[in-house]
Amino acid sequence: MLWKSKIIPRTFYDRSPVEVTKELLGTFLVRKLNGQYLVGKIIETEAYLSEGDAAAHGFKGKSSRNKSLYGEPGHAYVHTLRQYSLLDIVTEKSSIPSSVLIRTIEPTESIEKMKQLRNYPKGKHLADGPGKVCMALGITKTMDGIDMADKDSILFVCRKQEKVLPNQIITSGRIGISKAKELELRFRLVSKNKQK
DNA sequence: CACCAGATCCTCT
DNA sequence: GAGGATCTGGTGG
Repeated sequence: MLWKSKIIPRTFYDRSPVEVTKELLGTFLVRKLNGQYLVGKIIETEAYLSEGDAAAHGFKGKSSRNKSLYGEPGHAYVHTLRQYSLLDIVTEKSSIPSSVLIRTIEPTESIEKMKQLRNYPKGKHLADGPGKVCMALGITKTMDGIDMADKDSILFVCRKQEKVLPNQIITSGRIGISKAKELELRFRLVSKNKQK
């Protein structure tokens, strides 16, 4: 697969977080690790807004932890929760702290490598959580701030292979937060034959 | 400097 | 579905 030729450009991310969050469903997250491509289809995402969203990391302003959230769209915002890393992609223009959290991917390439990186004996639940996504792809906090819209990046997103229809997307409140639970900013892709 | 909350994960019932 | 493991930045004394 020629992943590099299908990379999603910065203009895609330079829009409202909700648009980007929905449209990322069905695209492919690609991690280049030691010359090997680890790939998974993005099937669950959450939006975090720059305004009126108490759960967003930019809600209380800039700090050393969230500084990359204020960078250019298409850059990675990798932060940690307890012992785990979580991956966001920055949206909107520079200095506006909004992003998309990648919650779940469906592994499609280099699955054995992902199992190894996960260090979890059972093969299931490989990348169905934001911390698991980062473990499966070897994403660490040292990658915070890298440009995911650059063709030479070790982490980027590629265009979808099939069109996603509106009725394939389930919307709900976000997971694992205590504030702003009422906002419907979680989006999940369901397969065509399992539409709800 | 101590405390504590937090966008989680895993192993049980 | 609940509880414990476990880490770091932000906040306040």
